[in-house]
Amino acid sequence: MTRPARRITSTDVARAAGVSRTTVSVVLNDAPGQSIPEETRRRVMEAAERLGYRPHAWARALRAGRSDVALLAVPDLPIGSSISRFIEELATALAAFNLTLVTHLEGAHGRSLPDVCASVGASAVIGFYPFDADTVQALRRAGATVVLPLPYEDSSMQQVGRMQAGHLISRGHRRIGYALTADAALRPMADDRLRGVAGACAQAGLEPPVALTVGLQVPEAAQAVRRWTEQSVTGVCAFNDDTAIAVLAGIHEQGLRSPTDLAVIGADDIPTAQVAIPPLTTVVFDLHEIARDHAESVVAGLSGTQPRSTPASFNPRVIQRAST
Amino acid sequence: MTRPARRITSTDVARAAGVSRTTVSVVLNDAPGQSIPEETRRRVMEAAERLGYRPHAWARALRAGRSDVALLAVPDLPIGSSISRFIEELATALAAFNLTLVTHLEGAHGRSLPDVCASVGASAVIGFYPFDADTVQALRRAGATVVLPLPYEDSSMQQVGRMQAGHLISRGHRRIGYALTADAALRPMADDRLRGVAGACAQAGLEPPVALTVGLQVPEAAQAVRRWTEQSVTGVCAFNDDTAIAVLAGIHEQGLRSPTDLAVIGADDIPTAQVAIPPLTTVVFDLHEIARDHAESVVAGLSGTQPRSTPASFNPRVIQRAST
DNA sequence: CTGAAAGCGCTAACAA
DNA sequence: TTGTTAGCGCTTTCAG
Repeated sequence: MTRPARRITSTDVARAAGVSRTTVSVVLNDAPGQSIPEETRRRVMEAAERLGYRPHAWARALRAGRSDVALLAVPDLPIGSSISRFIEELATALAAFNLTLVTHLEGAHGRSLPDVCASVGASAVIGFYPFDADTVQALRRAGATVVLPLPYEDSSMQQVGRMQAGHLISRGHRRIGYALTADAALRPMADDRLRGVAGACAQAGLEPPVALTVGLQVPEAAQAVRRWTEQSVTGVCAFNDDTAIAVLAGIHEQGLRSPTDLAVIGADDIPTAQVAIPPLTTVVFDLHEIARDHAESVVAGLSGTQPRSTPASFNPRVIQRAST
Repeated sequence: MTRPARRITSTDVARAAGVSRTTVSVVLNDAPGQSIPEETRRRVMEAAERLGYRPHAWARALRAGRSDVALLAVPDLPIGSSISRFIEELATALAAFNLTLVTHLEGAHGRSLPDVCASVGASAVIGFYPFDADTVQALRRAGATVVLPLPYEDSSMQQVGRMQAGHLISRGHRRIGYALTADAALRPMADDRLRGVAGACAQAGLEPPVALTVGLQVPEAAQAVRRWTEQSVTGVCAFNDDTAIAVLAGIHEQGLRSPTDLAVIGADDIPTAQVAIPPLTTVVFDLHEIARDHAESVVAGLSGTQPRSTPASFNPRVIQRAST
């Protein structure tokens, strides 16, 4: 298990190829302006290949002053499939620039973000929420040259809410409800989405949405449903699909039906949304573009270039199913 | 944005405290056997604190020959809340040993695991599935001294299946169905759980479970339900809660009821399980203990000690709700 | 009790 | 065209 297996260093390759370490370095890094005879080059490549040589990341980073590691700080909230897809997209986009993405789950008891940043020697740190000034400073001290909060909490989230409300309104609903999550960690995002809903209502000349908190418990959801129907709400925007599914359960519990008695629209399109009873209408958005956009910002930041300010096309849209 | 902000090195601290780099190192690392006068010690600490000094991880690792980074390779499967909770537990457990956990999502287009391992200079690599020999070798070459697949696919997973089947059998079901996931990435785990179910059936003298693949689509689930009822199956164990909820949808679609016509038991207790229609009986297990156990194996591996072979108490149990 | 020096593996100047 | 040297920041002998 613990076979030490001495690392293969550039010295080994040099010896095997009968050249100096420098030459190895030059060949393997394709150093510009250097002309190495094809024969030598081939010998070096072959030796490196045969020995399974890998440049030692720490040494390289130490020398270069920066690493190719980017760190994504994921908050301690339920990671939906949309987030994991986003991470993958981001990793792919960064890989195209020779950057390696690793993620850190920010838990209450784990290591602090700056610690992790220092440990892996990340050059860039990407977060889902704005970092406070102290954290930013700590991250810089820990070696990060780029600190980039995803603008996840701003208008993009509001757009989701606007889209949900717009959908209900376009289907004739005139009194809108909003189902807030009971999860405190998600609350800021929920508030943001709610603002979007409120905006759309105002714009359509409707009264503000009736916002209620809905936990993931049937009785609680049922009570919310009762209150909505009492106030003649006919359509509910839920913070996310989890909450939406709870609302559907509440409707069922009350012996009512969706969408006849109360229409429901969720957000995120989690896998079980399509097998909810009834299948859940929901809002999705493209993480692909936004990921690529952030990768570019990171690269721009690292190379000192100004990031181009073209905003990513977020492209939120409604997936129509039976619940509305 | 890109303020270079020269790093604070131990030289800076030494100068500020009026001592040598060695002394700084000795003080900050609590080097054993060295006795530093309290006064000097205090001066060093104070200077380090004031300057916000952080030892440079790369240099330290380069010198020491190993880093404090552990890398968790998460397969490209939907990260459910149970997995993310597990990651958090593992990170916490490792942090107790001064190890830093970061995770890498293995995507098709991203960087290869050995690449990531090399980039972050991980000393330990933990995976959800057994690595093939080539990968293991590549990881060793990349600097990992410990390569530890989580025994996630072995008996623990089978236990989950056994538990599910046991629950149904104890409630009088004599013909058991199994709902396999349609997600290829999850299939090995599903097969393992199925083996557990089959074992329990055999032990009870029942026929083998009727295994069908159930995707997250209502018509597909409905068809599976039809086939089960045709074969007089009365209780179904689902690979996980997502699949179980699809089965519930299929039952509903057929105009049947759970548990009267067909009982369903899931696994993992995802948030929406309790608001499924009807609320879903499911099997949960403690990730806490298993995470701690793995952290210990990693530490043991790194320090050359033999890992103690006490198996983690996995503690799977049934959460009884309305669907069985 | 403290400091000087060596060296981890790498690469960028500079010399040959 | 290739090799020699220096140094990134750290820790760890070994002298003083």
